[in-house]
Amino acid sequence: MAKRATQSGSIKDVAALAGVSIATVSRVVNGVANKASDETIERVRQAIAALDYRPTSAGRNLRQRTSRLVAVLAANLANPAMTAIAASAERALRENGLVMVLCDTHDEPALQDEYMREMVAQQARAIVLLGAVDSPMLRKVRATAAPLVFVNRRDPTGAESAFIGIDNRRAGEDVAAWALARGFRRAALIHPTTASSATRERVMGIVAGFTAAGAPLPERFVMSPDVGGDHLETGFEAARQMLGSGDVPDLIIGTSDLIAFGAQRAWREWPAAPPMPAMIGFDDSPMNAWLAPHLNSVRIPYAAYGQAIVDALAGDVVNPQIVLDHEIIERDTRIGATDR
Amino acid sequence: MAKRATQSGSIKDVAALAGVSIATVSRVVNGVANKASDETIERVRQAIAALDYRPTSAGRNLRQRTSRLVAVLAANLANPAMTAIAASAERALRENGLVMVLCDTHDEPALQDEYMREMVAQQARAIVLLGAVDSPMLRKVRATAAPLVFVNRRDPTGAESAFIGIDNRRAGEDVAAWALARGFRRAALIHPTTASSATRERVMGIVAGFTAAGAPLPERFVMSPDVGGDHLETGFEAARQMLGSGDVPDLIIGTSDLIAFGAQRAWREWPAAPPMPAMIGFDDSPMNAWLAPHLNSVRIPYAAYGQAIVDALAGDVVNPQIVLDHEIIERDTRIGATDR
DNA sequence: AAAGCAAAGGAAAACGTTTTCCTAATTGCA
DNA sequence: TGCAATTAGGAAAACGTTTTCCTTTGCTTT
Repeated sequence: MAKRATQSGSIKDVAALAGVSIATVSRVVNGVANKASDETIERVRQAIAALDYRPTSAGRNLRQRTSRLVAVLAANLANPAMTAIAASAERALRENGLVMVLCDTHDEPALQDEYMREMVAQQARAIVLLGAVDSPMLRKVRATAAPLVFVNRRDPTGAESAFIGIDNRRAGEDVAAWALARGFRRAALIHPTTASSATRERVMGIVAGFTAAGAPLPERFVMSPDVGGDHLETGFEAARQMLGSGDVPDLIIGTSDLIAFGAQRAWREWPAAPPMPAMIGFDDSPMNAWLAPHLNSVRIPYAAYGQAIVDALAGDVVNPQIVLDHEIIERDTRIGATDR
Repeated sequence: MAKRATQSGSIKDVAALAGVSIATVSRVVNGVANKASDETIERVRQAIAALDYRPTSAGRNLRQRTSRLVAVLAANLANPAMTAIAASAERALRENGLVMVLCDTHDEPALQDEYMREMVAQQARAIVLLGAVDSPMLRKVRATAAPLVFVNRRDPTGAESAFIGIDNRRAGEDVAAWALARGFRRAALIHPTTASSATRERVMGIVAGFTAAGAPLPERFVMSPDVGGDHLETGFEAARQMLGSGDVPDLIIGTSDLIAFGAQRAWREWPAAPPMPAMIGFDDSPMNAWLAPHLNSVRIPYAAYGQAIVDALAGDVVNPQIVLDHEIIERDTRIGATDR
């Protein structure tokens, strides 16, 4: 790897140019009050501008024992909803002087651990887990190192930890109520066996919702992760089971939009398939408005996540629980709409 | 922000536990040969394992004047093709002991500059521009700081720089040849006014391809960025123009898949629209197989980008030009297929 | 047996900051 | 006038590494 000098001027050069000590420069940079006259501040400012100086983070990190990096470990960046949240996080962090490092754990504990180690070594200010999975480092880091924030999925170790997300249980109930209100009678539910709290709570809510209304429970199609690596495959395989059984529902409820995408493909590719049921998913992927015009979905407020993450980090509450609002986006409730 | 100790043991603790100097520990960690007996190495290893020690990067960065961070500045993370490339980059970099920092510049020069400054301050090992836009810092950094690698779009300053991407000109010619071979007679071309080299070369190739075959040129719909912020909007608006004119083509060529998605939506929402033309885009977004089954596209080899980036950084060629293979993915050439 | 050389490993400098002590000058107040 | 408090600013320590010297020891070669 060709090495090159990485930055020209250091604080020493600025100090020399301004005719002050490096301590004074540092204080001006960091806005320490009552430590420099207006005149001195101005001279230092000029020197900084002249040299285009910016404090090198290594020195700063070393001294302060923490960096400005905030790690965001996402379970699956191929999911547009995840990247939308990441984009929101990145913006909010940047506005607060922090830098986001985005990593894709592919839902694998080993990879998640590798990143966590690396980020601890980087003295990350915090680690945001956007879909955490249980792993050894998780427990260790929570005990000793950077603050953790769990987004969407709760801390899988079961401990009380900072959490940001919608009320998945309520969202599930809302979906059940919506399905009944719209007159669906034979719903089917597809979900992965993931131990994720989000999936679990959504399923619980849905079941509770149907039960409370005295309605028959939706038939359930549960796919273990090894059947289909991701949610797309999960939905695909589950829908093929439905089609194979010859008994199709009037509504497919997926615990994520990706599941619905998979189901849609299964239907499309099935020879002489019956009309496709209506569908409802979770997340309201940003692509839906463009590519999945028939998919109803529970919208999560992407744009609000960034601020929530910053709040969780900045606030002095110990394990903040931030609940964001969800909303059912109704697009098309007709059976067969997807096939048009 | 609640501060916590970020890491427990330092190299000093390891040295003490192993009964050696910190210099020796450092050498063992970095695998310096002939500086420690096997026995000593083993003792140090044990101490490292016992304390779960990992060198803090701040110290290392400070001394070496460079970090293990590689910045990837992406123009638009909402584009699934971009995130697919980012995922590939991240994996390849990690396998080479580097850490990816992913940022979204939203194609804005000011934002790109802000990130470049930050990454220079972080002493990033390299900066990968996944869709660069011209900006002041670009020139400055190229002159003095971290190595730059341009992906997909060439260096917008016009300078000779490291580049990774497909042969866009050739890809454009291939699309023209494909369109003619499939019997399309009245193609339309939608593209943004971006000064991006990728768009420019694709358009040039397409035009050259039609010209060389003595075929009439496709009608062009050029949208300036302020009409539609992103490619989705660009495609949407252009298609509405077509529909409004009452004169529709038999094939829509978009310089990206997102443009095609936008066009598709315009058609869907237009009252009593004529049958939708066949479409071909660029990138072959990973979502296409699931959600855009009719969209033909020029596939770029996402998975190959990561290794190419590592090669570009590790190699000793000065400004490597790495050309990756593209391929036309034909899905459905029928007019009206999208409307079904 | 002397000279040379490689292996093993320690002491200490250096990297660029921030921050803790200092000191000196100035101001405020009785 | 005298004393305390505040302001302004410098010197130097500390952060955790890597790496340059340097020394010692043991072995090989004449």
